[in-house]
Amino acid sequence: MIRCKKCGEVGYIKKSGKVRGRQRYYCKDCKVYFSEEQEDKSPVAHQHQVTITDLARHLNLSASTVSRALHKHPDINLATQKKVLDLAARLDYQPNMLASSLVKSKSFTIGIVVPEFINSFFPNVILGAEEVLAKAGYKLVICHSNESYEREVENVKLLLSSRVDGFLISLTQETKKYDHLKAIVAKGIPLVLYNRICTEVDVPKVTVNDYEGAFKATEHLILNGYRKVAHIAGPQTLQIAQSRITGYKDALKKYEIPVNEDWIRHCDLSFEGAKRTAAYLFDLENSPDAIFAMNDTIAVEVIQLAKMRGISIPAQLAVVGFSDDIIAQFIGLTTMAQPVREIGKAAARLVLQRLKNRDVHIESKILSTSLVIRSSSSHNH
Amino acid sequence: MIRCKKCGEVGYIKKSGKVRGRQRYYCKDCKVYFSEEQEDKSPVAHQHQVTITDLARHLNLSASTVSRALHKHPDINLATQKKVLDLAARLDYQPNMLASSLVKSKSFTIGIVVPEFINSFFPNVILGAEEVLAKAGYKLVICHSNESYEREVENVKLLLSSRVDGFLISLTQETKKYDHLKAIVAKGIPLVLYNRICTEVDVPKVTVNDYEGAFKATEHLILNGYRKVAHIAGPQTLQIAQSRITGYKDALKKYEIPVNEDWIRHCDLSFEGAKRTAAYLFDLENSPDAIFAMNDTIAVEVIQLAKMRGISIPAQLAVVGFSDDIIAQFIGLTTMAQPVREIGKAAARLVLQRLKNRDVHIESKILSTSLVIRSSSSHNH
DNA sequence: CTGTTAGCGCTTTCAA
DNA sequence: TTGAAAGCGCTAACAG
Repeated sequence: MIRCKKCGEVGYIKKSGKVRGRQRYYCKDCKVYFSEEQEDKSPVAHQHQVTITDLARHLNLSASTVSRALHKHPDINLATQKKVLDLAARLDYQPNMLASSLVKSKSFTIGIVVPEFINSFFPNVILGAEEVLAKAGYKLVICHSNESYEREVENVKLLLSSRVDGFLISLTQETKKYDHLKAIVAKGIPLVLYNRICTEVDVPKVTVNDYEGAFKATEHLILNGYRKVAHIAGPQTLQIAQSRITGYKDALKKYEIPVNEDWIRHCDLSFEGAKRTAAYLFDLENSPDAIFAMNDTIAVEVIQLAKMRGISIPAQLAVVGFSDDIIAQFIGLTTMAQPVREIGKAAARLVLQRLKNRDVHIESKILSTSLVIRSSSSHNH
Repeated sequence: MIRCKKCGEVGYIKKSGKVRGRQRYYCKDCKVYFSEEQEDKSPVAHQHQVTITDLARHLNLSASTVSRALHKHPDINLATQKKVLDLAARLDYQPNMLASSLVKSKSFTIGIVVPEFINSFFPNVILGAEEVLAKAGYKLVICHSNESYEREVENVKLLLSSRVDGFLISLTQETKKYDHLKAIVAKGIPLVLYNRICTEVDVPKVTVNDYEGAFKATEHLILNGYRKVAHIAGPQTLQIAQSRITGYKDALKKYEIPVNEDWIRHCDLSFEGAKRTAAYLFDLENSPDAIFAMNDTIAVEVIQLAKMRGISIPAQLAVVGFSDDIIAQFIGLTTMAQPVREIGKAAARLVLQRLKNRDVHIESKILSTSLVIRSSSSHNH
């Protein structure tokens, strides 16, 4: 015999009152539904996690009051607030973000898409972004596309479904279509591209000065006496690969060294691709005496292969990479360092700005690089 | 003059009918609320993302029918289904996971906590876990604690709030209290510990055979003629550090080499810590001729410092690491390889199992290691 | 086969 | 200072 909490009347069983298998009762007088569980006041979270209504029931308060207490709303009796907070702590109440995000249409979550996890680059970008976002009360949801266009699109869909408040994206080497990005923009959700950007969508971007970096890296080799400088470039789809090629070419031009197209090799960002490309250059009749590689992973593979073939570095071959990955210092690789963590921070700051003010145009950010000289290109190191 | 969609009666303005600032109207006859927007049938997503009710309105269907169509429920007219699917595609409808997870009390999300991102270890664990989870229709939410106990606790709270269906956790080197883990278990949420585990909570665990790995690594050094084998251990809090110490000691005992406690140095998992500890061992009056390091990062630092000091490897000093991090092959580091990706996969499989059947006891998984011999410990490599 | 209804857990007016 | 009511977007039981 279940009785109404309010008036004590015996509950009326409504046929349509069954919800999710559980019979609920209805009070004709109070016009309110209630269930058996409502009688149970033992403060033990059982199957489901503790909810705001559980707290309310135990304290004979309304859900709204509990909500206000939890948020330390000014219009609340401090004694009530304390009661609620104490019980919440005792029962290890964790607010249901799904529910609150749903009503507020805001998840306080930013989605980041990274194309790979092999180098230390993206983990560090994540670290930087997280630092800035956490301070602003945002969480970061990490997705990685594994260099696959399809997965990138899936990731975007997933994050869209999770109703993230903003996007931080670095494209895969395969990405040639940008409809998924345009869809984000069309929905009015802040998007920032970083590192692997594209020009097809008009959003704020974070990059380093790739052109200048490549220029200086190449120049460094030339100034160290190397004249036959080759370049292992990244996939043609990548904007940054293009910029670095131009930087490389312009450096050669500055010193009036003719560009040998045979010495510019595109290569995907896998270990095997790098090894293959290095082998190609080594096997050339007229082989280069220096290689500027698109990134450190490739540069390291070059050095590995050179060692295996007994080519001495830097005497017979100089190598320069790009990024200053952790591995570079162990190998003694000269490289163009990027402020990796700063890239993440800058990207995070830009989405945050966008989130604050959706209308104002936001400038892209170009960070600068700096050459770190090590033994792979210089006898003095 | 707003009219009821159903009966055409003029809408009745109820004072309490204002929701979120927007005036809604009420039809006394049909007992239904409606708002001005309901008149607007232009199929253009504006501020908010397209919802199931948007689709329903445009097609003059009910939300449930649309829901059924989207899920390809069998009880649906195929023509209707097609209409819905087409419109959904046209408007780039993305289901609101917040809402569906809320009603289903299930998010199809697993939370993973990693302590660091410096080595390639955790990224690879993530890759493995994701692979298995994706196949089962689950997403992975990545959190990292940055080796901070506080952040670990925060991460758990966050994931709890996000209502993840399960947890994959690897502890920080600081973690000595386990209440946050016990809370997860108390709530009945599946939890699997991996790599950095603890014995204080009774949940399935995924590890490698650390004892045996350490034993064999040490044995390898002994068999190669090194008698003064030191060990740089991890933080004392870590279970795996303890197991590896025991393995190391037992190997020495097997060959009747006395254990020199001065040669067992604990060290935190930072670059600086590693360097300091290496320096300590080198500076010892009676310094070791071989070092078995807790992980590859430490081993690499040892080699770096040895090179700087002109100590030749492996002639004067042999080094063995643990993990077979990417860096090991570049440096030529002998190391005890762990099936890293497999650890992630195994952990994922265990949560999934737990999710399927909450009551059955699930066995922990111990994967095996294998020695990869390179030049840091052997002249033939 | 489709619509109605109730509710997931939370926030937010408005009324008391 | 508190409570009642409505609704965020979606699903599911039930009725037609």
